Amino acid sequence: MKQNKKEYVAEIIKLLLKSYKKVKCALNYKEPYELLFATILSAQCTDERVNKVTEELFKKYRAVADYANADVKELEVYIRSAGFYRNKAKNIINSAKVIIEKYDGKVPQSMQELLVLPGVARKTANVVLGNAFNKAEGIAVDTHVIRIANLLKLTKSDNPVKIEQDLMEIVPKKYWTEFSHLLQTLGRRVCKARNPNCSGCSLKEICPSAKA
DNA sequence: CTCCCGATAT
DNA sequence: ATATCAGGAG
Repeated sequence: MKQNKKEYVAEIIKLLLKSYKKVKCALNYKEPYELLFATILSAQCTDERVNKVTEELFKKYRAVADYANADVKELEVYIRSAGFYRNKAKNIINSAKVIIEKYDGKVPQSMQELLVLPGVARKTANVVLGNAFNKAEGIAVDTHVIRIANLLKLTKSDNPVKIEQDLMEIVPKKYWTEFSHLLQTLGRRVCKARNPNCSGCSLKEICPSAKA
C-alpha cells in the first residue's frame, strides 16, 4: 500500500519536474534573516506581494539589528500592504530581538529554535530550514500544498500538521523542500484555488480529481 | 474557534 | 459590491 503510494509520488515529482525544471523559493532574499522575515510576511499573503514589500523593506533595514531597533510604526508603513501588518511588524521586531539576544544575530538552524520565534510556526520554519540552510526537518505545508495534496489523495486531512506527517511518510527526504515548491508552483499557475485548469495540468493523467 | 488585514478576482 | 485569497497566535 505504502509502496504503491511512494511510486505514485515519484511519478508526480517526475512529471512536475519536467514542467517546472528548477523551481526555487518564490520569495526574494539574500540572507537567511531576509527569508525569515519575508516568510513571516507571507502569512495569508501572496509571495508576489511579499516581494513587492520586501524590495523596499530590505533597502531600509539592512541587518537583523536594524529590525530589532526599528520603530514599530515606521516598520508598519513598509509592510502594510501585506496585511495583518500590526501583528507582523511586532513579530518581526520581536523575532529580531530574540535572534540578537539569544543567537548572536544569526538565525537559528533548527526547527525547535525557530518555532519559539513569534510569528513562526512549522510552515515558516520549514521554508527557512529548507531554503536558507538546506537542513529540511519537514515539508512546508501552505494553502496550495493543503489543497493539492488532497486533490491528489496524498492525504485525507485538512490539518497542516497531519498533512505534513502524511507527506513525510511518502515523499523522499531529498525532495522535501522541492516538493513544496513544485506544488506551490502548480497551485499558483495551474491548479488554482479558484479556477483550476485541469486540461493544462501536467498531472491530468494521474490526478484522481482531474476534470475533463 | 476567533482575531488579525489588504489586495485582487468576480 | 463582495467573495476569496493566504498562516499564526491566543
